[in-house]
Amino acid sequence: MSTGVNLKELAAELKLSPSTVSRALNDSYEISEATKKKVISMAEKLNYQPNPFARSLRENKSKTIAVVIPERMSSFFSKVVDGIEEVTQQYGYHLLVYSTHEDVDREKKIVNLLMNGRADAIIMSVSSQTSDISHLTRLHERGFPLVFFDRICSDIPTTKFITNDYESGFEGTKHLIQQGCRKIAFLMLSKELSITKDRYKGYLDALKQAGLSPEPQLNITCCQEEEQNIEAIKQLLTGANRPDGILSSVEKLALATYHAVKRTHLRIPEDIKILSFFSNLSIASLLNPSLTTITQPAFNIGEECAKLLMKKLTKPRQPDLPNQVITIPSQITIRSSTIVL
Amino acid sequence: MSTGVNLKELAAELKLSPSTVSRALNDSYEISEATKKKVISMAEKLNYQPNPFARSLRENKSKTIAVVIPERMSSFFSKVVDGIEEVTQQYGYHLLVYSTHEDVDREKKIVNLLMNGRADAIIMSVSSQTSDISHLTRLHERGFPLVFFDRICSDIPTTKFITNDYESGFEGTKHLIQQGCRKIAFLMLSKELSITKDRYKGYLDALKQAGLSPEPQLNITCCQEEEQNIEAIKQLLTGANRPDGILSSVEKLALATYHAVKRTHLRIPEDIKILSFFSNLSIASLLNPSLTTITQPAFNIGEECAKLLMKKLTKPRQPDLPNQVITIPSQITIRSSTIVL
DNA sequence: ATTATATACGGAAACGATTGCACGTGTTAT
DNA sequence: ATAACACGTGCAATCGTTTCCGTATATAAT
Repeated sequence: MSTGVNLKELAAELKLSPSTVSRALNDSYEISEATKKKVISMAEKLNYQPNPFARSLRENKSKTIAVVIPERMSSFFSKVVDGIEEVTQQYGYHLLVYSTHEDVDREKKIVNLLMNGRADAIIMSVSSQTSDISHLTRLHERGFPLVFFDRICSDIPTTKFITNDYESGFEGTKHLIQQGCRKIAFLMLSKELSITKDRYKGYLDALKQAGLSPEPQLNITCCQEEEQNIEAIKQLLTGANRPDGILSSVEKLALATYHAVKRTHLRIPEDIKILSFFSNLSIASLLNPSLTTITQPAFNIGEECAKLLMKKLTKPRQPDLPNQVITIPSQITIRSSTIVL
Repeated sequence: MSTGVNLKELAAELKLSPSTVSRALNDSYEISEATKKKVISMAEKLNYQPNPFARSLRENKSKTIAVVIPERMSSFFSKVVDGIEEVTQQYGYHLLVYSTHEDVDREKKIVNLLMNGRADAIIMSVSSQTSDISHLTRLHERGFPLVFFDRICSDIPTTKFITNDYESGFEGTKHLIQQGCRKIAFLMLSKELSITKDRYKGYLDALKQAGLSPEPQLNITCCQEEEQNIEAIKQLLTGANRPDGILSSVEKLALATYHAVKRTHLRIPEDIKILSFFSNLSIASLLNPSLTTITQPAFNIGEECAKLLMKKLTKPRQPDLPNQVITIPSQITIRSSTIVL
């Protein structure tokens, strides 16, 4: 209803066959310059727009990438998607964006829907609830181009983009220790998550190096309900075994921590020092006190994912996506939440 | 390459014709229950997935909605998209999401790309730079289903969803006046924006009602560069004609204001009171001091846009989208940035 | 003059699903 | 026994492109 002329009508107008017109528009060598010019100008005049579905059907590709993220309201994921779009747009690709809301079942539904070829590839970061990855292995085994970022599946042999999670966890913890912390809590979304594991390992090794022993009660696994998280952290802060430092492995838990601290009489950083993986720099410096952050190169990660895929999808006869983990380092920015003046 | 069996192969496996299988899967009355059962179970067994492009080509619809927003890193727009997805997903629709980055040229490119029928409808909020709307009128005149939200185009006769911008601007300003403000600045992204106009009108009327006269120097039009905005606001705050209250018409300018205030020796709310349209409640209450906000029903706006479109697209013979503005009220939450204890 | 070759174009099949129409059964009514 | 009628199924066209072939003309080579 909304589309204008099609190829056949355009051809009729030009008194040429559809095949000639198609070739002319696709700049085929078989067509003379004169006809090409005529065809192109008439196409512009009639505002001819090729039907994307006819083309997709014929070419068996959609010029569409699916992006699957755990949540939209996150500066990290927003920036990653911006980075992806920046690249894909230049190649004329479109972006289907899905949020799993940290729910495996939704993730499975989305992935299964995408099996039908609606998208040429998937860029994703798994939900915190994802432990069964059969839906993803199936996808990959069918040869579907799949790239992970941030929250990856190690078991699936494809390319993954992450930040230096281990080192960042290590350095962040070390920084807290250097500032005098002896009891450091670790906040996470789920033990299953790749980022949790790596960041936690860095945290453990930093403790070890400083001769500190990890205490299981200081690890908190959070959920999707902000209020519950705040209360859990508050319990931790008001309990007998109160930590003097907190390493939050994701952005939203840093905010929950600030909320929790507000409900106590504790002071940051005097009584409790806070450091978090965090992507929203503007907010980090506005928090009171400003938050020491480990900033992931979100936009850049998105760009790299997209560049890799564009190379694979637009060049003929590309090899499969190699099974490797590409690391783009984060940056630690020390602010007031960890420094006592 | 990635798709499994197609209809013909499925039919061959069942020793039936493709048409029968198609009808069976679409639950046609012409097919016996027995065959339907057989077909469905075989389809499941072979994991048959209909090719979406073949279907789109034939049916001339894509089961896809395009969402065009000015930026991704905004809690307001993130929540709206979440609301849209919540509804469209139930109908099996997919979401193409585009960000214009507040750039009209990108907006035009995106809209023109969408003219070819890749999406069945567009839900959009225009960029702050959009004054020439020819790309949108053309789209609408072709009968393309188009719905606006938040930043709308009044001149295009279709359905628009907004919040009570005028009243919110009025009430917000009134609140500032009640708290003793006499010189209230108004921060905006662009004078062209529908939300700016309405909120500003509310602001003006509230001033008038209080017998205050508007001062042009207190209106600041901001840009895309956060640093520039911060400096501009700082100039305002340190100038001779310093305001004692600020009404920010968008979220990001409230953050810029907090940054600007940090660069002065002014205190909030004693020296300057701040109130803003703002969607991220968690952040609003963490700011120091906590921010008095006008909260738009973002998720709800998204849901309503989607519901309307789903009705139009999934029911046969629906009328055009009526030319009306539907208002969903915001809520004002008073916090510390406007209250001197 | 005849054959080879390049050039420029048209015809038609193909992609995979949906659907109007036709057709062959079996049942019932006359 | 034959006509009428469901009922279930198959054939073929269709959606709009792209592309494999085929072919007509013109030019060059033999």
